[in-house]
Formats: sequence, structure tokens, C-alpha cells
Amino acid sequence: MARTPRPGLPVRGSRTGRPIMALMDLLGRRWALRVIWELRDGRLTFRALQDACGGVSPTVLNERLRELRESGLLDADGAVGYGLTPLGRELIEHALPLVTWSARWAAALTRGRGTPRSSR
Amino acid sequence: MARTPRPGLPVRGSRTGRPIMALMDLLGRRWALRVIWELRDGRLTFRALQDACGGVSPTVLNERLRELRESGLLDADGAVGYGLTPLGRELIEHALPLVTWSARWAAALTRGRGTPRSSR
DNA sequence: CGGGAGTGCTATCATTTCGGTAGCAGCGAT
DNA sequence: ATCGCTGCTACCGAAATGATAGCACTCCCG
Repeated sequence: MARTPRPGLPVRGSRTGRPIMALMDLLGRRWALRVIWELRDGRLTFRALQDACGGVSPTVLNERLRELRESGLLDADGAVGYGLTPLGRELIEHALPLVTWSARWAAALTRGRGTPRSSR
Repeated sequence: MARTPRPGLPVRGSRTGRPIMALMDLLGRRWALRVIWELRDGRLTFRALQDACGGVSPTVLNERLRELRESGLLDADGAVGYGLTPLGRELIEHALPLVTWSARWAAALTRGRGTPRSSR
């Protein structure tokens, strides 16, 4: 089982320990960003979260939840399931520009069909 | 071999085709964000890029480069190697808040040792 | 008591992705 | 023609992920 990436320590693909590298490693793992995204409107139970993520396998979901909790982005409450911590909300705030931009990206890609710029 | 995620089409873990889902799938793959990040200061050759990413295997690097080119974020020039397209630069601009925030996250994590909030 | 339905979570195994090494083909300069 | 650089492919073992089944626990209702 993989270790939860932490700023200040080496992570997959980088030994510098720079926070952004740890963050990339953490959020780059499958379903990590998606889980956070699905919790943006409130708490969800394990199974509700699983459904929201299109039926992700419980193995991986549980592993991501553990990592994200260890990273201070999520918390768990036996009764109400999982939710974002204040830190997790901050992350979403700072990631929102990307959501907006993705629409521009989609438009550019759609318009750009037929002129696939140089590829050697 | 996996298909390059495109807005408007189903991607891994989501059939909605929403741009943000395609973007998450694309950038969530190993080394994708890192490759873009390493090109922030100018063009790099294949091997220079490989070194910058801490010796990523050429197999994966080549696959990421192909995906990112197909996504309009990177371009390739036989002489000067790989570089960001205007679209790729836009992505970096919109991702910069995350880089800044990652320092805050690191600080919060370091301070927070010893009070690991509820985990069931 | 005794289902039944909800909770979080584990076990198992196939599939996919990634990592690490070696090496090829092309090109320009020496 | 040999060197050094370029991008890139083949191969195979390791690691991550996907899919399914099912367990332990709690609460509630009869």
C-alpha cells in the first residue's frame, strides 16, 4: 500500500519535498479530486459517495478517503459520513478557476478540430 | 492503450462528458501535471523533460506527451522539443493559485501534528 | 427476540497502468 | 564512418486500480 504524500517528504516522481509536488501526488491519484468535488455541496456517506463517483470500487475509495483524511482535507463522522474540512474547502476555492477554464478548453478543442497543430 | 480523454465524451469514472471531468481524467494521469509544470519556463527536449521529471520512463512520458498534444496543451517541434501552447499557458495560469495554496496546506499540516481530527 | 436496512469496510482476484532497462532509426557535425 | 544527439519502441516485472462478494456493527420496527 502506498504512503500518503506529505509536504516536506519525497513523493512519487520528486524528491524535493516541495508542497506542490506532494499536492500533485495526492490529488493526482485516481478519484482523489473527484471525491473532493462530490463533497462540495455537503456531507455524503460512504455509499452515497461511491454512487456519486459512478460506482468506484470500495477498495480505492476507502484508500483515497484515508489519504485525504490524513491530509486534513476531509473528516469523517460516524453518523453523517464524510465531509470537507475548512482546509478542504480552501482547496476547492482555489481549484474553481480550473473548473471554469475547462469550459474554455473544451470550446477550443471543439473549434480546433481539423487543424491539429504540428506533431513533428 | 487508454484513449485520450475529451470533453463531451465519457471518461474514466464519469459518463457526463462535462469538461471538468475530462480535464480531471487527463491531468489525473501520472506525470501529466508535472510535465506541464516543467515546461513552464520554456521548451525542453524529450530527454531533458525526462530528466526534469526525475527519470520518468520514456514509455509513459511519450504517452503523456501524445495525450497532451492531442488535448491542445502541448506542441512538438522537431528541433526545439516540446513546449506549451497558448492553451497550455492558460492552464498554468489558472493552476497557479493551487501552487500558492499548497504552501498554506503544508503549513497547516505541519502545525496540525498531534491533533488528528476524528477518524471514526 | 429477530429480521431488515443502513452504516463503514475488507478480501479476493482480474485488469490496467506504470516503472526500468535496452535498444533502434534518423539526422547533423566532425 | 563514427560520434552524439534527437524522438521513440519493445519488453517485462511491479504497482495501482476495477469489480464482486461479503463481513461486522448499529439502529429500528415488529
